Amino acid sequence: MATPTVVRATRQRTAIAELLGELSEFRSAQDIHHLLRSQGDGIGLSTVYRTLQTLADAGEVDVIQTADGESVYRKCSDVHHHHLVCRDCGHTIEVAGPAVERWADKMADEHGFTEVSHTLEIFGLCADCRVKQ
Amino acid sequence: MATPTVVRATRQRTAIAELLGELSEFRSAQDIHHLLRSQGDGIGLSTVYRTLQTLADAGEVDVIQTADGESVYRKCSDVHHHHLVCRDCGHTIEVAGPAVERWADKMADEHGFTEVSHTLEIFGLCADCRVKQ
DNA sequence: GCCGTAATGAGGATGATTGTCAAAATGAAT
DNA sequence: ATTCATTTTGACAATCATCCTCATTACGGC
Ligand SMILES: [Zn+2]
Ligand SMILES: [Zn+2]
Ligand SMILES: [Zn+2]
Ligand SMILES: [Zn+2]
Repeated sequence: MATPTVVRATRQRTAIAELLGELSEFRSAQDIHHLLRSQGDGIGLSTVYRTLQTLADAGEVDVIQTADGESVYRKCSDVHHHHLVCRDCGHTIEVAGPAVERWADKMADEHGFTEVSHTLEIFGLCADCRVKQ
Repeated sequence: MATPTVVRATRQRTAIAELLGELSEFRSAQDIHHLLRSQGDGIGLSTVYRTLQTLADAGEVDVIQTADGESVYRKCSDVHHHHLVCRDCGHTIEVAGPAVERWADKMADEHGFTEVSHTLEIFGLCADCRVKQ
């Protein structure tokens, strides 16, 4: 269980990375597992969880939690940003606001907090989903 | 299973409400269950979950999710606000920023999103916990 | 006190996530 | 191409928070 000293490329990791590259919505580990299986890629659920976790730890993918506590993953841009997520279809738009970042840091600083991080997501109904009611 | 037409006061609900009134940190349902039991109040876990959920739905308590997806509850002030939470001890400070609210609404509006809500929490290490390392 | 209803709680079910570990795959060196 | 130390996989079991069931108990208006 010692930490591996080298990282290997595997068919499964490649498949997950490629799929994430094509998706624009946040998807759960189980979603990704199903998607890969349905397109013929044999892969185990454990592997999907493990790989997503590793990618998240490395900052390669973003993770947020849905209202019911499920973790969902997405390959995003590298710059710090937040998300505007459709509650219905999951359509996601990256948003950024320097003022918000400064405000969060200021609040933390004013109260003597250090090693600060923050979570900020905006949920709503996208224009398309609104039309479909 | 029909929705009750009246709401009744019970010993259990009172105990939960009182405990929440004394706490300043976010606590999980299980925490609250243990706390009540340890102070002699007999209460079932289901009841704690049910009551917290009801309080949350009614907007009487705030709910946020910890990094590992656990729901934690806190009796907060009535005005819209966010939280500065110590990752270590849970110490929580309410923070508010009109500019942030406006920014979130503007982002949503610009992209045609409606029925918008947002989550925003700041996590860090409070001054006390920093000293204790 | 009586009684229709609401609430409780012990115990079981659910479902996402994680752990286990033998078997398979990788890749660097022969 | 073959070897081989090491990493990775995946079927399956284990965890754990949370929800569900439903017989029993508690409320509160009369
Ligand atoms: Zn949508
Ligand atoms: Zn930010
Ligand atoms: Zn602290
Ligand atoms: Zn807000």
